[in-house]
Amino acid sequence: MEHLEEATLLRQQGHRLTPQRLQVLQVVKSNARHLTAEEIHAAIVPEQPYIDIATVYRSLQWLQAVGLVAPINIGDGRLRYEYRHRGDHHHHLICQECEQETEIPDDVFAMLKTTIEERYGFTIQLEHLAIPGHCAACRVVMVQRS
Amino acid sequence: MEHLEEATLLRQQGHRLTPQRLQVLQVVKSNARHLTAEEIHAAIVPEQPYIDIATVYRSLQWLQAVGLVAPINIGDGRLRYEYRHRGDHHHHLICQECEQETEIPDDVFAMLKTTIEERYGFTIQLEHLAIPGHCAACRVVMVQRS
DNA sequence: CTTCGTGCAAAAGCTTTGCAATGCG
DNA sequence: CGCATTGCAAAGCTTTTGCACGAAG
Repeated sequence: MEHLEEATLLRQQGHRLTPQRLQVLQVVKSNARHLTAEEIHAAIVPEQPYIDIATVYRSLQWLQAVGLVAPINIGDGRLRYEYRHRGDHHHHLICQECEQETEIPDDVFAMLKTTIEERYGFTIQLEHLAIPGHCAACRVVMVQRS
Repeated sequence: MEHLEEATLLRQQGHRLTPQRLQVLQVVKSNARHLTAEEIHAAIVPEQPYIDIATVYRSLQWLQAVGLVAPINIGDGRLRYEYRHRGDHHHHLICQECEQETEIPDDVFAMLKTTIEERYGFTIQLEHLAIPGHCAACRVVMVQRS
């Protein structure tokens, strides 16, 4: 088990650390892609063969509670999880062709927020947005196909 | 069973119409809120006590295939369905306090689309977006509470 | 009359929960 | 040593599927 930087802080805050929780955090944190609970479980099994998927789910809930991971829903029926840098709000462009995810900062939505605030008196609260579409590379491929 | 305007057209196109399918369409169409399959089923039972939830799901899939309804995912674990006016693309602001849904036209995102296209070479394909936040009325209540 | 849709029941997929045993602090 | 967390098994919830019957065109 690598020593994660947040370990000491969490322990100071009175949280109970277990190899399982640390391993889940480690996997979510070190993975570029957003993984499902099952994928996270699969990634841990080689190192900790007896870890149960239920423990992965419980660890993920705990990690959400302490603010270290956030769930994201790309609409395919299962939740995925991402590491949440300290208070960092960002969003993702998800290519429907190659599934690649591009991270975009929250301030891209500044103008949209203002517009909707003005026109509808509605305050947008974007925790995380997964925006579907097509990346440049796949668009080329699609044009060639047609 | 009321005669829905799309009935004749569908029949002309060779589709097989059943009371169940028409009833599902009718409920989705006449409801302002976006309903889950279970809610749709519950709404039909008084009129057709023997309709099964499986039939509701199958009818909804068929209605999606013929382009009359679209699923929307607000991330609470079950899908909701909305009536799709002819080729009409729109989105919703969903108040997290009172759950009220406000419809907004697609062109509110025109600027955002351009920005993301330019900055990331990514073409947004927004079928339907459910944007969380707080409506004006609930914001007042929230301020009063604090 | 043929084909497709329905009802019913069972299964599938993701996530949660109860409980006794284990291990963290 | 006490209590939270784990593993295991079972249940929950939404959605899907197999199959024989029944209805649509």
